[in-house]
Amino acid sequence: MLTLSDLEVRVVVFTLQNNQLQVLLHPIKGNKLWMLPGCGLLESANLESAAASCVEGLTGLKEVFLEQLYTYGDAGRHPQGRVVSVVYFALLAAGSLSPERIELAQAAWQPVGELPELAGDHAEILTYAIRRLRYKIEYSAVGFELLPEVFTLSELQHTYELILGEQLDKRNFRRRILEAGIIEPTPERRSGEGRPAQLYRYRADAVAEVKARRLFP
Amino acid sequence: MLTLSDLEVRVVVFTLQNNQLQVLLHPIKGNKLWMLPGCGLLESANLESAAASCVEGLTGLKEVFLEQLYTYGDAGRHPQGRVVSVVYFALLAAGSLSPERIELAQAAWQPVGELPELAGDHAEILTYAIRRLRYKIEYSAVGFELLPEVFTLSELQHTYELILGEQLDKRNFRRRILEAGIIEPTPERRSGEGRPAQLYRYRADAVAEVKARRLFP
DNA sequence: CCAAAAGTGTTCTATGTACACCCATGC
DNA sequence: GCATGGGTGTACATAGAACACTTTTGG
Repeated sequence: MLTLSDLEVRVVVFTLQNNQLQVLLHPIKGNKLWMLPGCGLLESANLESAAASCVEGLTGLKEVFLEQLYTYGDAGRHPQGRVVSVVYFALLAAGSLSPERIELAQAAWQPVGELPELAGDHAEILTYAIRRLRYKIEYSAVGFELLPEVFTLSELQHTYELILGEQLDKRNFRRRILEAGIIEPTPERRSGEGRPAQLYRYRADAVAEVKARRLFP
Repeated sequence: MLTLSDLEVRVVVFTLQNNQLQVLLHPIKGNKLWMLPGCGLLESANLESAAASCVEGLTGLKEVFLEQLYTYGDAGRHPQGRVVSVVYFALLAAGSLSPERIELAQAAWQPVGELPELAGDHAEILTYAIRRLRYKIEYSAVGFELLPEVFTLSELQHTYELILGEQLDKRNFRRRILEAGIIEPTPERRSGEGRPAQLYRYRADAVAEVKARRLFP
């Protein structure tokens, strides 16, 4: 009933930087291809903690948002025989990164709009991860995982616009997110160019649910 | 980077029978527990075809609807050490089953409303599979996979009601599914008690998409 | 005082929901 | 002719989309 296979965990790590959605990739020496970072399972008690320590090794961050994406196991997807990859995607809060740490891990951020060529089926995996992120941001509050703890409504709106790839109406956006009751104002404001903005934070007790629009009633 | 683990495929096979959603389970000899049927990966080129041949071995059916559900790999979920289970769920068309074949495979249909006790984390897996099916039927046309090739609108509505566990309005249901243009009438009608019903079939070229209702605009 | 970003309501349209009766057939 | 399931339309409520100007600050 059981068989032995090579099993690994790979991670698709997203963050927002320079007004772009970026993903963390490893260059492969010699052939100009890039790949998704991965880890084995040796010491980890389970798949998710393997993915978490993989992300921690790259970024130094614990407690990032992690979700299983898909398991890829087609024969022929790897030159050294069958490799089964359990792929997770991770979201890092903007500003939580130390650039040195990333360089140390020999990885680099690449904007998803202009990706380099990827090895094996990693382009397919990444495309699927982006689709899942877009989809998920529409019906859940996962967008907050890409923001720092406090943020302005404009920053939140820009996050949504970046991921969805479309412009949103400011008044409708504000009205609906405030009515949803999932964020609350903090006592502070942020000054910069123009009028200072109210800072908000995600409510710990928020239940962000949206009734699905059904195909049939 | 790689490690060896025990890897298997398990399947959650659903069908409609006796006006209930039913799932295919294996009894475990000696302890009254049941489990999800599973297979190894020895000859299969990839994970999905392993799941497909697993379902075929149980039911004799090829070409069933199959979708990867999740990969479970926590240490401690199996007495013989780590087992990583890639779980698929399958939907069988009502009426496509031969009962003898199921008995031959030493499995049995169990209604999801009154499940027996399950081994290991299989109850958790099954609960998740049911949730995913409910969720998926709301925004995709997956409901047709549980019906024979031709069906009446009432049968379709009953399928939805069974899976969603709620009553739907007949007129609204019919209007919306016909407007969606994903089914077409066949030349036949079905006689039985009462007025004969128009038979429909799923359109091969149907694109059943529903714009998601967003959490934010 | 000007540039820059923050903040704020209303109207119109589309979608969803609730609801009750006649129709065609088999027995 | 009656029991059984099939088939049909309308009115009301809710949600979504489009839209432009005023406010507050820093330089």
